Amino acid sequence: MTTVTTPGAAAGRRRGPSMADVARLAGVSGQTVSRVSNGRTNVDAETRARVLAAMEELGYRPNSAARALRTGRFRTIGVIMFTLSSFGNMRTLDAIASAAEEAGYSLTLIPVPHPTRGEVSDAFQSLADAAVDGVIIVIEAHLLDESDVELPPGLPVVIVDSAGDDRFTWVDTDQALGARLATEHLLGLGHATVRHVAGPDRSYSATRRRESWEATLRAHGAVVHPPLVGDWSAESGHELGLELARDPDVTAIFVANDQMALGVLRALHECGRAVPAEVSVVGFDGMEEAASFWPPLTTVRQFFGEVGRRSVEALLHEVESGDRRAPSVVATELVVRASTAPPRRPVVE
Amino acid sequence: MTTVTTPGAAAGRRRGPSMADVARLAGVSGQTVSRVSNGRTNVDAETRARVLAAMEELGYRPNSAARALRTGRFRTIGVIMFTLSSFGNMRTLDAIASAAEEAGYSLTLIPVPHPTRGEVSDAFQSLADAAVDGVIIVIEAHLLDESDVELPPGLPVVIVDSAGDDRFTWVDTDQALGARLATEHLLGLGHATVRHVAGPDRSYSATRRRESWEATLRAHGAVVHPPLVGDWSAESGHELGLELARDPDVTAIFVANDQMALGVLRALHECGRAVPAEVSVVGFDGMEEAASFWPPLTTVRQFFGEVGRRSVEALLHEVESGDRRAPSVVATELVVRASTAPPRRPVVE
DNA sequence: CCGTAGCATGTTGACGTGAACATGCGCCAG
DNA sequence: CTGGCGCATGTTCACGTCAACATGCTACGG
Repeated sequence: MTTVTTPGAAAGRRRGPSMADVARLAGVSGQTVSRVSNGRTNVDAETRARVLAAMEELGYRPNSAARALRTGRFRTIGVIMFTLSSFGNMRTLDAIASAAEEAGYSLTLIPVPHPTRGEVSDAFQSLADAAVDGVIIVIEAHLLDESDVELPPGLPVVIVDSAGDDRFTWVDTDQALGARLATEHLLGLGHATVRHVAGPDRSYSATRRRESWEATLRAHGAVVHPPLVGDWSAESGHELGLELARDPDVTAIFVANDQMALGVLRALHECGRAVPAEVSVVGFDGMEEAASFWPPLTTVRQFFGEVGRRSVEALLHEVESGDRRAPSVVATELVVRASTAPPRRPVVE
Repeated sequence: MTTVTTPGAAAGRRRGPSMADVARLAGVSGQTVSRVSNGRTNVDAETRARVLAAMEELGYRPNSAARALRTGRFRTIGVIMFTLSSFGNMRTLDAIASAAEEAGYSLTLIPVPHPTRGEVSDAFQSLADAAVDGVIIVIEAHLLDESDVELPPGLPVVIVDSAGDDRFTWVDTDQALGARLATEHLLGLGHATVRHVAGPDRSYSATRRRESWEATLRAHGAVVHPPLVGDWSAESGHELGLELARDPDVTAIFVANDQMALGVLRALHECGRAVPAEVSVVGFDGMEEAASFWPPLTTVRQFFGEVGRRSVEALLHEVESGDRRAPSVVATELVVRASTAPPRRPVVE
C-alpha cells in the first residue's frame, strides 16, 4: 500500500487543495471552512484563525467553478465589443474594468465571432456567454442583430452608446449636446456654416452627431452641405480632409472623432491651409493626445469613466435585484483649444 | 400538489434547462446529450439530430461552471495589465483576444488591485485567478512583485514585453533592434548625435530602448547626452520637447513612443523649429495615427498582433501539454516618413 | 432546576457535467 | 453456429461548494 498519499499533497496532482483538505488540517468541518472563506461572522475567532492558517499552509484557493455551480452566480461581467482598437471603446473598457473590480466582479471579454465561422462553432459559439451574470454591450446594437451572438434570454444586459433599443437598459453619452456645442461654437465665432466629417452610417453615435450638427445649422439658418463620411480612422479623415482643403469656401469643420480630426489637420497642412487662421477644426472624444495635436484641438469631451461606472452600476443592480435601472445619459462638454478661431474674412455681403 | 412543474419549464426559475431536461425531451440519456454537446463522433446521426432539436427547443446552454468543475479546465485565459490606456497594451490585448477566440478560449481581465486596498480583500483578492487555465502578464514583471497579486503556483504564465524573468515563458519585442534602427537612421542622415526622450525608468521596454540608443551612439562614436525621462504621455513629451526645442544644438530626437513624440512635435512647432528641416524626430510603436501626425512621423513599428498571437500560442501549449515553450522575440522595423531629414547644416568642422 | 434561546459547529445532499464502466445489438471469422 | 468485436447508448458516481437542516453547548429567566 505504498500509494497512500495525503490527499492534495505531493506532486503530480494538478488540482489544488480543496475545502476538505483545509478542513482536515484545521480539524473542523468543511462547512466551517466555507464560512470562513465567505467571511461569515458566526465563527469563533480562534477557529477562524486556525482555518486561515490551514488555508495559508496549503495554499488553498476556493474553486470558483464549484462555487458558481452551487450558487448559480459567477461574479463575472461579460463585455461585448466589436473592436478594442478604438480610443473610446478602450477608455470605456478601462472604466468598466475598474468599476467591476470595485464591486468584486471579474470581467470577461466576449468576442464577437467572425462572420467567417464554419459549422463547427455551432455548439461552441455561445458557450462563453454562459459564464457571466450579465453583459455590457459596447457596440452598435443593430450590428449585434446581424452577428450570430445569441444572448441567453433573461440575462441582464446594458447597452452603452447605442440607446433606442428598449429591450435593454442603456447608458448613453449625450452626443447631440456635444455636436450642438461644437457647431454653435464655430457658428458663434462667425463662420457662415460648418462642414461635417461624419462617422460610418451604421454607427449610432455617428448618426446622432450628424443629426445634431444638421439640426443646429438649420436652427441658425446656415447652409447644410452634405457630410463626408469616414470610418473613424485618421487615414479616412486625411482623405476626406483633402477634399475639404481644396474647397476655398470651407472655413469650419466639425469632425466626428479626434482621430479623423487628426487626419483632417494633416490634410489642411498639406494643402497649406492655416489652422485656425483659414480653417477651424473641432473634434469629438476628448482623447488626451488631442491637446498635443498641431494646433491643439478644440474638441468635445466625453466622460468615458462615468459611462463605464454607470453601466456597471446599472448592470449589477439588475443582476442582484432583478429589476432594471432607468436609462441614463452622460453629458459632454466643449474643450476649446487652439484649432478654432473666427474666419479670416467674415462673410459679409 | 399544484407546485409540480415540468422541470426547467415555466417562469420564475432563474436557472436554464440542464442536460437532463434535454435528455428527457429527446428521449436519450444525459450522457448522450453530453456527447453531442461536446461534438463526439460516436453518436448516431439521427439521435444527434433529435438531441440538437431538443437543445434548440429548450434553449439549452451548457453550464460552464459545472463543466469546469468536472473537467478542471475553464477554457479561459487571464490577462493582467496595469493600464488599458496605452496604445501598445490595447493593441496587444486586441491580438490576444482574437487568438484566444480562435482557440476557443475566453478572456478574463484580471485587475491589478489598487495598492489602497484594505484588509477586507484578504480572502477575495486572488479569487479571480482561480477561474483561469493560464495567465498572460502584460505589465512590467517587477511591478508585479510589488503588487499583491499572487499567482497560484503551477499556473502557466507567459510574460509579454518584460523578458529576463526566467521563472516564466516570455514573448518579447525586439526593442533593441528598433532603437538601433531609429538611431542609425538619424545618424545615417548626417546628424552628429541623437537626443533621446525615454519612457519611465521602471519600464523594462523603456530601459531596453534607452540602452540600445546609447550603445548605438557609442558604437558610432557620437556624443551621448543624458536622456530626458517622460511617462509615455503626449503631455510629458510636450514638456520635455520644450527643453529640447530651446537648445539650438538639437537636430535629431529619438522618442521612446509615438504618443510622447506627438508632444515633442507640438513643442517644436510652438518654438518655431521646423520638422524635419531643423529637427528630425523618430517615434516608437507604429500606431496608425502616427502617419497623420504633422509631419507624418518616422517611427519604429512593433508587431503587436504577432506578439499577442505568440503569447496565446505559448500559453495554451503549456496549458494543454504541460511543458514550456521557448521564449521568443518579435522583430521591429523602421517606418520612414516625413519627420526625418538630413540636418540643415551638416556638422563639418 | 428545567425550558429554551442563541450561538458555534457538524451532517447531508444537490448543483450540472463527463469519465469510466456497463449493456445490448449486429456482424463477421472460424 | 458461435465467440467475440465494434459501436451506440445507458448507468453510476465524483468534481468542490454551500444551503438547509441538525446537534450540542452555554446562559439565563422563571
